[in-house]
Amino acid sequence: MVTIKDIAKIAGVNPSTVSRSLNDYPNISKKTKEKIKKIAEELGFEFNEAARSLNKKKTNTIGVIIPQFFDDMRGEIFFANFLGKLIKEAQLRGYHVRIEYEIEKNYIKKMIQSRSVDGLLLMNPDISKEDVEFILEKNIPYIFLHYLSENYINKDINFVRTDQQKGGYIATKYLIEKGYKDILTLSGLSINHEFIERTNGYKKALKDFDIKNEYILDIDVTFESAKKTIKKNKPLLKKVDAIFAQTDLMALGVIEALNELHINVPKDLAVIGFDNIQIGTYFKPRLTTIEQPIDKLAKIGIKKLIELMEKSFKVRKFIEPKLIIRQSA
Amino acid sequence: MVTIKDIAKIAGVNPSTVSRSLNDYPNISKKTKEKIKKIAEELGFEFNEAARSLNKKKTNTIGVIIPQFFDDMRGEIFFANFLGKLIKEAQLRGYHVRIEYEIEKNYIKKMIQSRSVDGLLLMNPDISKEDVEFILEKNIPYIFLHYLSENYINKDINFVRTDQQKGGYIATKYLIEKGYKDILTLSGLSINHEFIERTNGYKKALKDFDIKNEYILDIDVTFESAKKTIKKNKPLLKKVDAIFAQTDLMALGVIEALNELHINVPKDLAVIGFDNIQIGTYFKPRLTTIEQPIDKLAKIGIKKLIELMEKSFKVRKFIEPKLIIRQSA
DNA sequence: CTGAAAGCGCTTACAG
DNA sequence: CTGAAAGCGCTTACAG
Repeated sequence: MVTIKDIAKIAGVNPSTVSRSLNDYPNISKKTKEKIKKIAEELGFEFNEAARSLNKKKTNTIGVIIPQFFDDMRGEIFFANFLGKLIKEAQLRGYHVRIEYEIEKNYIKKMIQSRSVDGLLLMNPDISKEDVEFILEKNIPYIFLHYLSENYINKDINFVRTDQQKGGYIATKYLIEKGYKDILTLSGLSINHEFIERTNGYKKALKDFDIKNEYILDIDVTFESAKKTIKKNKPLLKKVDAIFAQTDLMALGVIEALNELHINVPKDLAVIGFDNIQIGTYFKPRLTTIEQPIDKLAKIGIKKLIELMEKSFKVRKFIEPKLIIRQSA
Repeated sequence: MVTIKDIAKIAGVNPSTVSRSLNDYPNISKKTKEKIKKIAEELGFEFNEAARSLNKKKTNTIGVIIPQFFDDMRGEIFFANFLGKLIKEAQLRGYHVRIEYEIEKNYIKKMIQSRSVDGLLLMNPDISKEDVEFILEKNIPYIFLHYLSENYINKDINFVRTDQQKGGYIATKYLIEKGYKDILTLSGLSINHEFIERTNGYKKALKDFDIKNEYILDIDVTFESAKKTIKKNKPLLKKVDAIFAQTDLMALGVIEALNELHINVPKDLAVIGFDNIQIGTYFKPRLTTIEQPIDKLAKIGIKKLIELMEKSFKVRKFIEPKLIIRQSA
């Protein structure tokens, strides 16, 4: 592989001059600069990244910690696009992205100690307290992206995430304004803090519109669980005129159950989901839902982290979810 | 950050001894080795990756080139899981994965010249000829994973991919053995070579079972396009008793069209897809389909590449697709 | 504007 | 079994 030294030899200058030329330092004569650039071009020279990192103590790499479940069905749909956007956004800004699971204890610590990343995007709700403390102590630039462990909700922690409460609010408000008065919400309160927030949004909307009847079911946030719940609760269905399922997959389960019970959506019962996953586009009736703005999350996450790496400050940023109206409600 | 030198000072030995101890070289006394390891442990020492890479000319990083369209809807579903598996598999083997788009011309060349990866997993069908030649010339370990550009189908090129023809064969054979005789296949012959292969499998099955009637439609491989095609071709539907849609998304489009035409699946017309995407699990009727064994592709892709990086040889590996029987056929 | 030297944090051939 | 030295390929403070 060609090095700076090779170029220096050919150009008859010192390696430091080559370095300065190729890095566009100001006080190098135009002539030598051009000569050197031309030689570099011809030889297909690229800086050796390891050498640069070692010297500059900067890797131009962002570590992204993803949750274990990305591997199996649960997270798949939502994450796919997300990672794609992260990678592209980082690349456009001249950074690489190192996506990894925390496969063993202290993995994050090791990433930091081995200087393999300049900053961290934490996309796992289950980062250990120890790891977080280590990150803070070592003053490593980091952002909790999309997820934020419950333990840190009210702490002084950097994050970029969807305003879940707002999402719950928007969904519920939309139903109320369409005239629905008895709205059941299917949540997963015990699973993750974001469901508590969505439910808070639901409650707030009811309150703002002076609706007293609250129907909250705390279940597993899966297609099957939602389907089963609906099929088992026929009496409840009589009282209710709309359902806010707090994930799209649950909404699809609800719709399938209602179909099987010959309850028409949206005529007899409206259904709204949350996430705007692609499936919702193909399922009939097309799913009305709340979109988590993956695009913005990725873009702002990367942008803020890079800013943090350049100069440090706090970042506490909520991204607004968006209502997508289709057929189901 | 703590370095080998720090440890050496504390232990009262030469840095080279520290290096050898921590790397478990054989001829170091047990006593010093243990002493040094203990100090390293206490200080939370990790090797500086850049320094190691520079010295060893090895980054422990696998470059993964993904297609542009991963960013938008098309590839999303299939790829999600795939990347997750790749990352995990690589990590388990002590490698990192650098996932990148080829955002500019010569990007792959640059990755190579800057020594940022030890090997390449090419998951983009559109890698330029120039890039491929460069990879071959520089003797960089590489594998075409999942995709293989048409230009290289019969060339001496490393790949790990699904046996698409076999997939087409299995799907068609399944239908034939269930008693269907007039099988329409929806393909995308002009889009990608894999559709030609699937169609070849279809033809081969027909031939093996002595069926003369071939129905092949070459369309866009999307939900909408498949749906439209079915709705427009009512006469054809009269002649046909089963449909082999060469992607699941197309199969779902077909089913929706048939529903709207009040044609029951599978009673009036059987439908089989290809890919085994998650949606098929939720759509009614649950989709019978051919699975692309993502798991195996990822596992074998990583494994073979690592082997290639250690000692070079050829890899030409087909992975067998798998029939998933559900309700639609 | 350019050169010579030291250094980033490791590894390893050589010597003892 | 261990040390001293050179080197991986860059960058940059210092000097002129």
